[in-house]
Amino acid sequence: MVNHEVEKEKLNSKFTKRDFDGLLEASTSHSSPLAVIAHIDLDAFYAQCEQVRLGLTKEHPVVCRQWNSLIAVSYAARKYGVSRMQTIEDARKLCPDLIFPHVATFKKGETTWNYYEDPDVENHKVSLDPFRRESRKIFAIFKSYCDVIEKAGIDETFLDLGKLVREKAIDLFPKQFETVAKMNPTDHLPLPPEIIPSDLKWYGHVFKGDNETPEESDAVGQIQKNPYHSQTPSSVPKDWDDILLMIGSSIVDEIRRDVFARHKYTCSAGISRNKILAKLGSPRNKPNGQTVIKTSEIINFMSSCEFTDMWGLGGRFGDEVTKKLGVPDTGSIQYLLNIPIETIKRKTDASIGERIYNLVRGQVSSEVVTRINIKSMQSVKQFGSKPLKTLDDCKDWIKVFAADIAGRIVELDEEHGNDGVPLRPRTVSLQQGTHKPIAVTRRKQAQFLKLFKASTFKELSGLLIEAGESLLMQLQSESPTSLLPSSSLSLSVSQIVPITDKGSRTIETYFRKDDRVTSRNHSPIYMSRNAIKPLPQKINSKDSDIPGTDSVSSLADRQEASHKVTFDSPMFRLDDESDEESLFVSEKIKCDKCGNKISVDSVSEHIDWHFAMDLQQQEELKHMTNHLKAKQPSIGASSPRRDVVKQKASSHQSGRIAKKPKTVKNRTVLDFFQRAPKTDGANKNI
DNA sequence: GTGGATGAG
DNA sequence: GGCTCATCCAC
Repeated sequence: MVNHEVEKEKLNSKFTKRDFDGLLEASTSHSSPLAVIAHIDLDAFYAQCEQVRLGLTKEHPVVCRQWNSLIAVSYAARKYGVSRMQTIEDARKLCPDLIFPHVATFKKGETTWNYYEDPDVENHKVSLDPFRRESRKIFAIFKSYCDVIEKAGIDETFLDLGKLVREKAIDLFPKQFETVAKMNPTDHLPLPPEIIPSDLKWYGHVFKGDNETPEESDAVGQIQKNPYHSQTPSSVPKDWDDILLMIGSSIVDEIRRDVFARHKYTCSAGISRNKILAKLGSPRNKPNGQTVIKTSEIINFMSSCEFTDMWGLGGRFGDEVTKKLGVPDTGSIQYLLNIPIETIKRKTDASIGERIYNLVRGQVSSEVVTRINIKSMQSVKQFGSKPLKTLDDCKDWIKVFAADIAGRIVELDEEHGNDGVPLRPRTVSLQQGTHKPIAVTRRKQAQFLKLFKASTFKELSGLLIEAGESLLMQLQSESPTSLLPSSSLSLSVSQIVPITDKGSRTIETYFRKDDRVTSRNHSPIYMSRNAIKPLPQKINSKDSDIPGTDSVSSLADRQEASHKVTFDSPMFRLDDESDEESLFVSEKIKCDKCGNKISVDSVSEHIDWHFAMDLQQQEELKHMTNHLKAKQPSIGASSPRRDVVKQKASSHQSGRIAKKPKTVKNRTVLDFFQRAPKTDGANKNI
C-alpha cells in the first residue's frame, strides 16, 4: 500500500485536473497553483515616447523634460549618470549630447496641446495626452493576445495568461492531455515527459538565487545565446507549473517582440504565479528584459526583495508596519520570513499579521481584473510663484483644463470601441487654492448631466468650460474672502458612468415623457431639462455648439435661477436616494462676522472657516517659522477642531508612528490591509 | 458635497 | 523634488 502510494506520486504530477481546468476561467485562474500571471512595464515610458516620436533609437540619450526638471530618463541617458532628480543643466553636464525634448503643453487660453520648444511654466500646462495615446496603441497589442488584462498604470499591465498557456500546453503535449478530459477534478495529472519539445524553452531570465540564467534573447531580436537544452539542470522543468511558466515566458516574449516590431517600444516583464511576484519580477532585468520566478524559487526571490518594494508599502503604511515589527531597512523580507506568525499577529493584528505573513512569502493571489473603470479625471495647475490675479486668468486656464479633460473623455470612447458603452461623468468640480501663508482650498462640485449628450471634443470642452466658469463664479460668491490671487486651480469630473446606466436611462425616460420646458432655467451649471437627450448616434462635429461663451450671466441671475428651479420629478433622484434638490437650491444668509452671503448648508463650515482664519492670524502674529507652518495641515473650513480631536485620539494609540506629528492621518495599517487585494482560500497550497 | 491625506511615478 | 494624477476617507 505504502509502496503503491510512493509509486503513484512518482508517476503523477502534484497538480490535479481541477488545478489545470481552473485556468480556463478568469475568475478562478489566478488562484490556481498553476496560474501564470505577467506584469509588463514599458521602459522609462515617457522618455521612450519622446524617443519614438523623434525617430531616435534606444541608444540615444533621451530624457523627457518638464520645465527644468526631468520626469523620465531613458536607459541610454542613465548610463551617463543622469537621473530623474536632476535639473536639465546638471544632466547636460553629465551628458553633453543629451536630447531633452519638453513634454507637450497647452498654452494658456488654448484648447489644443502642442510641442513647444521651451514653454514657460507661467503660460503653459503640461499635457500627458501624447503619452496616453501611445499607451493605448501598446495596450491594444496586449489585448489582442490576452483578454484577461488589467491596466495598472499608463505604462504597466497585468495579464492572466492561464487560459492561453493551458491551450498551448494541450497543443504541445497531446499525449499527456489526451486522457485528461475523462479525469475527475481531484485526479492528478500525468507528469510532463522527460523530453520536451525542442522549441519550448525558457524565454528571458529565470530567477535562481543570486545567479539568474542569462538572457537568451531579447525582444528586439538579438542573438539567442542559451537554448533550453544547455541550461542548468535546475531550470529544467519538473512539473506542469514549470512547463506552464515556460509557455508563459514564450508568450510574453512574443508580445514584447510584437510591441517592438510595431511601435518600437521596449518593455520589461515579470512572469510568475501571482501579481505580487510578477510585479516584483518585472523590474529585475530592465530595460527590455523579462524575468520568470518559478514556484520553487518564490521564497528565494522574496528574500531578495525588500518589504517596502511591494505595492502600497512604499510609503507611510509600509513604514508603520516596519516600525511595529522592528524590520531592518535591508533584508527586511528575510527578517520577516523568520518571524513566527504568532509574533507578527501579536505585534500588529490578527488579520494584518496573517496577511503580512503570507505577503512576504509571495502568497497572495489576487485576480487580474479585466476592467476597472476610471472614477475621476482631473486637470490641475499649480501657480507657485505667480498666482492668478484675476478671474479672467482663471477662465483662461479653465479653457485649458476643459480641453484636457474633454480629450480624455473622447479617448475613453475610443478605447471602448464600437461595442463599448460610452462613459460620461455626472459631476464636475472646480478647486481653487490661495497662496501661502493663508493656504485654503475650496472646491465646488455640481451635477452636470449635459455631458451625457455630448460626444465630440468640441461639445465636451464647451460644456466643461461652461460648467467650470459657472463653478468659478459660485466659488467666488460663496467664499468669505477672495480666492485670488490663486495659487492653484483644477477642474475635475467624477462619477463616471456608462450612459446606458440607470441614471441616464431615467433621464431619457424623463425626456420622452416631459414636454414642458423651463424657459428661465438658463443657468449653465444647473440641469436644463430640455438639453438632456440620448447621445447622438452619429458623431458630427459640425453641429456642435459651444455654449458658455454667451452664458456668463451675472451671479445674481444665476442664483435667482437656482431658486426658481423646482424639481417635481422623481427623475432627478438618480440612482441613490440623495436629495438632489439641495444641489440646486440653497438659501442664503448673511454672516455677521464678514457680511458675506452664504448658503444655509454651509453655515457650520463657514463658522469653522472663520475659526481657522482667526487661528491663522494669531499664529502669524506669533511669527511662526515657515517650517512649522509647512507642517500644518492646510487650514480650510472645518479642519481645526477636527484636528484637535484627532490628535488627542491618536495620542492614545500606543506605538503609533507619525512622520508628521501635526498631520492627521486618516488611514491606518488596518484600513490598508482591509482594502488590500482580496485573497481567497484557494492559494493555501502555494 | 467638501476638504484633506496618501501613493505612484 | 515638484508636479501631475487618481483614490479614498472623515465629516
